[in-house]
Amino acid sequence: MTEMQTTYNPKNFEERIYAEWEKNGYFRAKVDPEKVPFTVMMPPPNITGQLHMGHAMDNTMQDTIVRFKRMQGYSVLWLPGTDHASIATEVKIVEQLKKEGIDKKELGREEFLRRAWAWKEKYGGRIVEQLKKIGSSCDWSRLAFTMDERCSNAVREAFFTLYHKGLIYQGSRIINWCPGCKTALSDAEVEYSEDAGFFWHIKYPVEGSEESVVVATTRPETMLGDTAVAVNPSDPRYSHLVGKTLLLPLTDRRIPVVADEYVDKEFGTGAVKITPAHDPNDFEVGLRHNLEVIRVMNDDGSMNELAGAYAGLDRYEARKRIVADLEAQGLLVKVEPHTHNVGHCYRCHSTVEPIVSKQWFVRMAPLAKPAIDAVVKNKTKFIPDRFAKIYYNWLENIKDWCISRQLWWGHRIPVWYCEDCGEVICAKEDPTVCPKCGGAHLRQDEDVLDTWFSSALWPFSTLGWPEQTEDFRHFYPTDALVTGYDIIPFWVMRMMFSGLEYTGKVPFRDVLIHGLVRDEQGRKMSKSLGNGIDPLDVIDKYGADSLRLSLLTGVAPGNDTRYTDGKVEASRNFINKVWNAARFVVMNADGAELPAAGEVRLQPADRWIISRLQTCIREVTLAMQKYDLGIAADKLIDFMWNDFCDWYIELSKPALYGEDAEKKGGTLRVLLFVLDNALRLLHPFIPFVTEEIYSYLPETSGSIMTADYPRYNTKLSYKKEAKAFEGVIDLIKTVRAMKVAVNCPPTKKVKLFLVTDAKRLINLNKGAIVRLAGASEISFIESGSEVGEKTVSQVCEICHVFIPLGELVNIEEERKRLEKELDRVMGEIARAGGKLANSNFVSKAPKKLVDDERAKLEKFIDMKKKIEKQLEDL
RNA sequence: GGGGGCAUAGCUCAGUUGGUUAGAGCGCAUGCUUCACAUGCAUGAGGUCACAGGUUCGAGUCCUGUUGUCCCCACCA
Repeated sequence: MTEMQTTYNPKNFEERIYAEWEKNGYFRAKVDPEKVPFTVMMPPPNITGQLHMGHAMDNTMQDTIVRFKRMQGYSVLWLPGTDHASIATEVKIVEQLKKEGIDKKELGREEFLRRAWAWKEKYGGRIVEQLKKIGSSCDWSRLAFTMDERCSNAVREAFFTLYHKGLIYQGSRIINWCPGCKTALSDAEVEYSEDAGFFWHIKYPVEGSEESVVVATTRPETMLGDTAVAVNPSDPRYSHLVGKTLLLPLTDRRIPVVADEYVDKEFGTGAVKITPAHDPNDFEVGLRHNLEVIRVMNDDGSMNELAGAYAGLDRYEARKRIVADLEAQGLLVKVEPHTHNVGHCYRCHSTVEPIVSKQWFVRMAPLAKPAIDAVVKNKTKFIPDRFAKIYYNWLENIKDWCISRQLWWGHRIPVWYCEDCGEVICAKEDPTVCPKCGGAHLRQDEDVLDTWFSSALWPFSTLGWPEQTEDFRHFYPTDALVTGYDIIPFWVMRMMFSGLEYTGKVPFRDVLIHGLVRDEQGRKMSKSLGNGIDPLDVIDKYGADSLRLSLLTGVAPGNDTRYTDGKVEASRNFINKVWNAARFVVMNADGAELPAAGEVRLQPADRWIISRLQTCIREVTLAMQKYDLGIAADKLIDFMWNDFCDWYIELSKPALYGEDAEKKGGTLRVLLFVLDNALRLLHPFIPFVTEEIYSYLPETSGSIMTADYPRYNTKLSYKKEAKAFEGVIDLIKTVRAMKVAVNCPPTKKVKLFLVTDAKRLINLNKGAIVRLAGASEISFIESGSEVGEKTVSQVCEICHVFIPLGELVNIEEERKRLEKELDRVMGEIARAGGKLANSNFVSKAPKKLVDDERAKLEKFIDMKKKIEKQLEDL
């Protein structure tokens, strides 16, 4: 076996280890009826891009959970995959084509799709490689893609089912239209931002009168589609005009004045132009008053033939011309600057136009209800649970879901129209003839489905549903979904109602929500800001384990976190510490004779570290079960660094370097035992380095991935002994602090004189005290005066320490130190005394608390006496 | 307009169901090249837990209000 290097260097082993894991099939899930399944579906990254920090965190969390469960003996399935990301990918490919000077339409649907699949091969594959780099232990043999055969079957089945239940319908409604992508968008796909604009006040003359009504609008070009002006029914300014007719400027149309509660008297002029084809509110008003719907815009955002003289102009050019023409005719009353919320496409950022259009919709009300109930009844739990409120908020206010997209890349809508008899056919298998008239002239709907329609089926489509496959029966419903709060409305919610609707079960039991990874200044990482940090660069510099750990420490579920190099460095330093601790143990164990585990006579320090280990196992396991990964990591780091490295390894040195072979063997046995357990506890967080170190340990074989997760063992908790040993640690710390206080170099050995009842405990640990406190000898005395020279002294838990320091003693500094200590102790006495003087505390608080408080008070009173005596002696 | 988050050390953040003297990392100060590790060791300074009330024997933690700040949704044409 090669020797371990002095510093941790992840480049030496991360790649090799991942390949070994994969080769040995450790990631592959097995349907094992003997075992309890634990299933996690990876949120499929879009094939448009590459892994960013958010993916790194999301997948690290999943991997950590999944490795933990695997070691605990569950039959684990972590199923990976990628998303075709209909609109996002199509935008990318159109961009690419544009660079080549090719128009999508000219290329044709078939050739376009060929290119899209090529794109998928290239970028989908790259994402897989990136996921491997961070150590993801997912089952690549079950890798899924939202447009593969499995998922496509599921999409057909789902659409078919909803269609025949009447939950999918086609209708002409106001939808969000993206003139850039030339497709409809769902409400969730529109992002709003405060944009500067203008408020144009326009005069509409009243027919047969000198009077006119002034309306205010932010989008004058839509006036060509106006079919009414609305006023509030209780507005005295306009009541005489209700029912009258207005002459719509720039057109030869006449439109009525209608009264509608929707109009806010206080806002604008109190009169609103109504354009049912281009505004959702106006559409509603139009329905109430039976208004005509006149659409004046084309799909590309230009004006259509109904825009008269403005036909063919782009919407913004038309706006300019219309405003100019109104002004020329004296109909423009005024123009005010006005900032308002404008919707933008979440993919191409074009300004979205509300347009009336014929689209496919999912009726949401009947689906939302069970999805709400399932969370209310705790069948699915959000972690942290405040996200349940956000989920309710969405579902309770949900509108029908527009699922058709005028795109090519995606699941084509499984609906055909018979050109002979007009029949509409929704089928699972592509029909060849019309089932009604037998005609063969069938035309499939041109549109594809919203990309989230297939994502919504992810937890079961990937397992083969609607087939009752072995995987589906064993692994569904899944156990945990790990994802960011930003996609609750897009995805989590839709998986919930889909799972309930199609499988009758919630798709997952727990939803672990995490926040965003932000940059050092707390800003969102984004392409436009150029502040994104590539996880692969970080891995290259520090290793995957360091990145993983840095993304999980100090993070609470659901909270955003900032990425800083400092955090990664801190993690790297910790891992280096683990590396060197292991190196120390391995070097000492090399060639040494180890006693059988049962034959070791444990020393007090051994019992202490084993006890600490048990506490650590218990706390870490509990935290892991609650998905408190940050807490689990903190506890592990604390145990490993402070308890194991700083204390136990130092405590072990007298035995290791001493003459007593039995003690030495026993100590080595304990070192190995604790290290082995610690590595297994750490493995889910830092899988590579723990695997590498594991291979150096004597007596281990195979992969740490297949080792058991440590279990808390009451028999090894040694509570009493551990507590007693804490007294020894306290003594060592006290001596160190005393030396520092009087400027005595830590390397200078001092004589210790102790007044104590714990002689046995101290004698048992003499070697450790001598070494760690820097003592030359230890003597027991009955009182400080026995030392016979000037001393500094200090009371600690198990004794009263006197150190003769001769010339080194600075009386003034020592007095200051003692006075400060006295202050502190007096404060404690006041606090504890006050508490105990409160009869309510004594009678109502738990007895143990009261007893503890009494004991403390006594201890502090004793300390106070001793300090006062010392001050006198000075 | 509706909903939610956050406010704790100089900075970034933890703080489980209310219960010792409120923690960590980084930074800072002082001292250490002791044979695992300077990516280290030891010791230390640094906090009216935003503010005001309330519940409780006891509040960083629960309740109400205030201020500041961030996010999501809706949206006045």
